[in-house]
Amino acid sequence: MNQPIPCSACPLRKTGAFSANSEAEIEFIQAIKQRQTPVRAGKVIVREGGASNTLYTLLSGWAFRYRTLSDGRRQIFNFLLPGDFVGLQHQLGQASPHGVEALTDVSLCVFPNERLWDIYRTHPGLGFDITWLSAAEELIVDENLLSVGRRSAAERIAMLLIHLYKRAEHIGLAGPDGVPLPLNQQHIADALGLSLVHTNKTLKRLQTMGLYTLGNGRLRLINPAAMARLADYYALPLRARPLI
Amino acid sequence: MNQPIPCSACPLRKTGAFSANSEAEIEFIQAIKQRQTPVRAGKVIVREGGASNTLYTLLSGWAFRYRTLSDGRRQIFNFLLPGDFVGLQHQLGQASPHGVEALTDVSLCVFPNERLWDIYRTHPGLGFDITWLSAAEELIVDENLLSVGRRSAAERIAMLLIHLYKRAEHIGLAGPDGVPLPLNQQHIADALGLSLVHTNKTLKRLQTMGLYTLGNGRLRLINPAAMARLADYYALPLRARPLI
DNA sequence: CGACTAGTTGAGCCGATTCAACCCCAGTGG
DNA sequence: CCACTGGGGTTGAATCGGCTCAACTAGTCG
Repeated sequence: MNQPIPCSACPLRKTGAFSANSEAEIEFIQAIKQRQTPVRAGKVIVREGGASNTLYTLLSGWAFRYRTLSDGRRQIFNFLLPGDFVGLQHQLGQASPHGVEALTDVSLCVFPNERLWDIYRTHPGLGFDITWLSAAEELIVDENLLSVGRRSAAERIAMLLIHLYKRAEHIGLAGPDGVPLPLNQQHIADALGLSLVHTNKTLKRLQTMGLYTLGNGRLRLINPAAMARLADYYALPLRARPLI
Repeated sequence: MNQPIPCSACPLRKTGAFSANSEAEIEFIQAIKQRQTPVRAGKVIVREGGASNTLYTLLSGWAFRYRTLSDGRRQIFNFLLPGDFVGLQHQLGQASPHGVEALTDVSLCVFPNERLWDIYRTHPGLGFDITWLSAAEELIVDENLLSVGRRSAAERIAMLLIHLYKRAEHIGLAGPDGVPLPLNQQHIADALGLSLVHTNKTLKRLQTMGLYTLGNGRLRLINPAAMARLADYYALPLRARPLI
């Protein structure tokens, strides 16, 4: 996925998970797309507190957004899957308020932020789409905040796994043996506000209860109904989302 | 604040906290403003899970966004101050994923959501502003998630109080005896993912340590430097924000 | 004057944390 | 070819921050 892909042939659009755009819009996206960059798993995409003058769409792979306190405690805000858009927050100040790191090898479409305004001016429909994406991402963060603030460790884990499963499934990543899940236990702990040890024990316990299997980077839900009950999960219908 | 106020004479614009708009833009906002509604303290503005086909700008007063689990546990996502814009998430589905409740008596500017698209189409600058507001709100939620996930009770409280102080101050609410703070301890507990009892004890402890005073609905920071150190607070520069 | 809301305080408990080992396995380099 | 290393995962023990339960006070409203 390192060869530049023309937007008109974007593999994401073929999944059916994304809403259609006019040819003119796709051409315009192509025109402002500065380049396409690969990033290795584990590498930083946006440095926490650093200057960033670019917007990204995740073309392939997984990443996450996070912030660390000065003594090293880290909180992961959300995980980014193909089609997700990053970088709006960088516009609000000179320094990026969070870091972004690649979870797997990743490929990014890069847009210079000077063009952001052009998008609104010349293609208001795309501007509308960007707002939509921003609101959708906030919804995910809200959901995480609810988990971390009010759910028990077991409930949080059930919630996170269901949620990531649904998202991965939506963009066509589900196979007969579940979906890929490139997180290690430290990532899960940092996303859920738990310690590594407790995450491990809870993860294990739920697994032996027969709720899911998790291994070799794959997640498979064995008893999704029980998980949903545990997490008090109520599905937001996943509609076709915009893609920039 | 119950008499309809023309947007051109909006009292918020006079505070200097908001970025300027062209006359045409303000006229347009006026044109799509359906009405202005007062809501009493404690009343629900948007019902959790209910249908909502309106967008709001908070003209005066305080409110908060929240969600409750089916057994009653509640998480407050963030607090809304004058100038804040609510309702984008309602656009993503038929049901509102969160509730909004008035903390004080409140006055709201109401915009029908069918007009949202018109904003982008006819005034891309305003569309851009809405995205800005959405991104700014997500930043606040991120910050709360960091607190709830990784800060201790005392650190969370310090963080919340500094943050609300700054926001209130920015829109001109600060007086010689601090800023108004219309939250009770239950609100603070629900925003921080703590129990009421523990919130009370921690709040008390920090107060006797001389960090702040909190009473009669007013917050005054006595030792902001110590609070900032405790919370590992790093100020996002508050720039002029858009106002719809 | 009761009834209700908001805040306060103590006691005991429990979920989650910290500390500390230990295992497994994939590199990697001598 | 094997010893060494380091990342991820697993497990037990002890501790503690925050929770629940419960009672009590101070105001406020009808």
